[in-house]
Amino acid sequence: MFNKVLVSDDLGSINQGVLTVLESMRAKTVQQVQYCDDAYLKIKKGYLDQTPYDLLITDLSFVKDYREQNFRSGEELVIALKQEYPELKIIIYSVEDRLQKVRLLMNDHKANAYVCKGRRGLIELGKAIEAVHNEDIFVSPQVAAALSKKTSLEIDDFDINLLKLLSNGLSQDEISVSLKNNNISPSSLSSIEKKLNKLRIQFKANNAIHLVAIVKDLGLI
Amino acid sequence: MFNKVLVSDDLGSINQGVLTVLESMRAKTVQQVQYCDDAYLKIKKGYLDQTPYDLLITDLSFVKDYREQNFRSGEELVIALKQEYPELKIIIYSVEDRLQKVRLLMNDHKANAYVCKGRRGLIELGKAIEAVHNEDIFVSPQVAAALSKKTSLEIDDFDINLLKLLSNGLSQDEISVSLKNNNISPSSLSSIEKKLNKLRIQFKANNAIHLVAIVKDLGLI
DNA sequence: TATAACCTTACGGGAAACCATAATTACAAA
DNA sequence: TTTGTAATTATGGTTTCCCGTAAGGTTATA
Repeated sequence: MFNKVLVSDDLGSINQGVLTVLESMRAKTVQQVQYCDDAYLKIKKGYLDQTPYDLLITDLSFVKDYREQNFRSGEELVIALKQEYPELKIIIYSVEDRLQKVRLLMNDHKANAYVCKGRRGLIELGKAIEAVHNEDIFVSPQVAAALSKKTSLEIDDFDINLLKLLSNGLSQDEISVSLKNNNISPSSLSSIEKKLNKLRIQFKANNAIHLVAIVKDLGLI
Repeated sequence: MFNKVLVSDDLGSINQGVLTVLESMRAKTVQQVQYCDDAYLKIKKGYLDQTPYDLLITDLSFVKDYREQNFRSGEELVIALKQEYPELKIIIYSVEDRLQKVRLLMNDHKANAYVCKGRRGLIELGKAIEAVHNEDIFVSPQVAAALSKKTSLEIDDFDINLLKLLSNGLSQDEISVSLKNNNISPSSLSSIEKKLNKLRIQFKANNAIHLVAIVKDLGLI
C-alpha cells in the first residue's frame, strides 16, 4: 500500500473520515493540510528530502480566509503538481459533480481518480485508492459518464424523461398516453419500445427493471 | 455521566477521537482495546470484579491479523454481550450505513445507539452517549430511516436479497433457479411472485420497475 | 390428536413486456 | 417531382409478469 500520503482539505472534520479510510487500508504515514499552498510546499519538500509523497488526496474548493494563497483552488494545485511531478498520484475528493469538471481534471490534468463526496463517498474513496495503487484510474459511478463519452452523449432529454416515467411506475402504454397529452413526439407504444430497447442495449441491461436500476446507480435519474 | 467505558476499534487513531469526546463529556475511566476478544474478556472481568463497565463503544469491522480471534466482528461481540449482560449499554460506531444492518443491530440485537463514522461522526457520537445515558436510543440521521419507517420493519434479509436479484436483471424464473442453487427456501416461482406482490403493496409500487426504483431511492439496496 | 393459522407450491387466465418485421410518414437530396 | 433514407407507427407472436384460486405442508395451540 502507499507509503506516504498527503490529505488536503479545508474542513478538518472531513479529513477525519479520509484518514479513517487510509488507516484501514494500512497506509504507512498520512499527513494532512488545510491549505493548497501547504500541500504544494510539503510535496516539494518531500522530493527535496528524498522522501517523496506517493499519493495526494485533495479537495477542489478551499474557502478563502486571512491567509494569502498562491493556489486558490485544488485544480490549480493539481495542474502545478502534475507538471512538476507527473508520477505523483492524485485523487480528487470533491462535492463537485459536473461532468465537464471531471472530464477536465481526468483527461487534461491527468488526475488519477475522481471521487464525489456524498453518502457513499468514503466507500468509493477506498476503491479509488485501491485502483490508483494498481496503476489504474477511478471515477465515481455518478460521474463515470464523463469519461465514456460515447454512451452518455447519445442520451438526450427524451431518453431521460422516458426513464423517469418508467421508474415512476408507468406502463409503456401509460407513458405513451402521457407523451401524447404533453404533445411530445414520438409517442407511440412502438416508438417507446424501440427507445427502451436501444437503452437496454446501451447499458447492457437484461430488462426494464435492470435498466432502471443501472441508470439510478449512475445518478442519471 | 458514565463511570467506566470501553472503546473497541482496530484503528488506533479513531479511538483517539472517541476518547476526546468521552473526556469532554466527563466520563470517569475510559479504556480501549483493538480486538473483539479483548473487549469481551475485559467486560467479563469487570463483572467478576464487581466493577462492571457501563458503556461499550465498538466498531463493527475488524481486519484480521496474526492473532486468532473468537469474535470476528463487532456484530458477534454485541450478540454475545447483550445475551449475557442485557443491561450493558452498547453504542455501535461504524462506517457501515446500510439500513438493513442498522435495523438488525438496533431491533434484533438491542444495541442502544448506532453512529455512522463520517464527517459528523464525533458530534453524533456525543449525542449518542448523551441519549444512551438518559436511557434513550440514538441513530445517526442518515440511517434513521431504518427505524422510523413502519413499512421497512417487516422487511427481512430474504426480501432484500430478492430485490437485489431483481435489480440485477434476473427474471422471476431465473431468481427461482438462483435460490434453488443456493438452497434458499422458499424458491418456487409462485412464492417469489407472492413476496414481490407483498413488497409492491407495502411500497405502493405499480409494478416491479417502480418497486426497484423506490427501494433504491430509500437506500435499501 | 385435532384444529386453525400460516407458509409453500402449483396452476390458469389475462395483461404487459419483449422481439421481429412490415407499413407508413417525414424530410432532404437529386 | 422523384427518390432514398431515416424516423415513426402498426401488427403479430412469444415470453414474462401479474393476480386469483387452490392444494399440500408445517407449526402452534388447545
